[in-house]
Amino acid sequence: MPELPEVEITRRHLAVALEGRRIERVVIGHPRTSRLNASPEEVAARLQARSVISLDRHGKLLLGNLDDGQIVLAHLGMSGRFRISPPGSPFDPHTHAVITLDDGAEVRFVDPRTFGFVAVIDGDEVEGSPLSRLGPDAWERPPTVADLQRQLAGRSASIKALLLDQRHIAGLGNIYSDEALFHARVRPTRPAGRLGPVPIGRLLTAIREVLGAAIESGGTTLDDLAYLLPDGQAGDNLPNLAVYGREGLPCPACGTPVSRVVIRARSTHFCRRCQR
DNA sequence: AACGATCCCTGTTGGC
DNA sequence: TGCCAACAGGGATCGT
Repeated sequence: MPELPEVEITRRHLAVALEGRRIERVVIGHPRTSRLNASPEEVAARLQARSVISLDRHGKLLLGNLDDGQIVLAHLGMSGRFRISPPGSPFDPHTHAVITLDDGAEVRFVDPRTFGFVAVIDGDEVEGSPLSRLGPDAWERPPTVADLQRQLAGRSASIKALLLDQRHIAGLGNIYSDEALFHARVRPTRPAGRLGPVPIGRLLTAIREVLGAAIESGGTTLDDLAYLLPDGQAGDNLPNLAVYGREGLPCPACGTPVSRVVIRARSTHFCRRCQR
């Protein structure tokens, strides 16, 4: 599942291919791939002949700044990936968008489960867009302990549920939420409002460490779901995972079998001994 | 308002 | 061996 580290790696690769280039042609081949009330044809038309000035990221959203002030929003969903391909090379199955650049390179969007999307907004339309619903970026602008404690005050929902809520911190998904909670030694089921400044501080530190290590190693490629870097390589972060996907396997810290519960319809992995 | 359930989607997996 | 239900999850939406 692409989360902040995978999107950041994707951004770095795509920035090299896209920044300063002119978009010659865009084809979006799946109706679900264009969003925000725009048809595939409308999105394609708005991108045509525009130049990409820079490529940013906020949480799991990729943000392409165009020369006319428009912003391209791209979300990988749970199975989306971008691939930079030479023209004429065979298409991967589930290729739903192709962006042809003025140097001939093709940026292709592959997304079997179609939870991802590509959309365009005007620079002054940020209000009301998915971008406006995101809290501070978990990597670039993490909240302070005081900020986060204020956000969580009085909340009865579990800390895991609120970590997944992009309005508080943007960028964590199921994998890195579980990993951060493990390293912070906080049980994911704990009501968020009952966490004091000390565990919240440990959580913020753990988020930095977990995201940093994942970015450093090129992101997490699970065996089944093929998140791949835009050059087709796999990420190397899987061995760094302590609890995610490891139900019944020994906790790397104490050897206790890793537990699994379901929170907000998401698998949640933790060590019942290390995380109290 | 806060919170949990449900839905979207399809490749993979496990049970019978 | 073959079939099919269950499972995976980011985020929108809906009911309580």
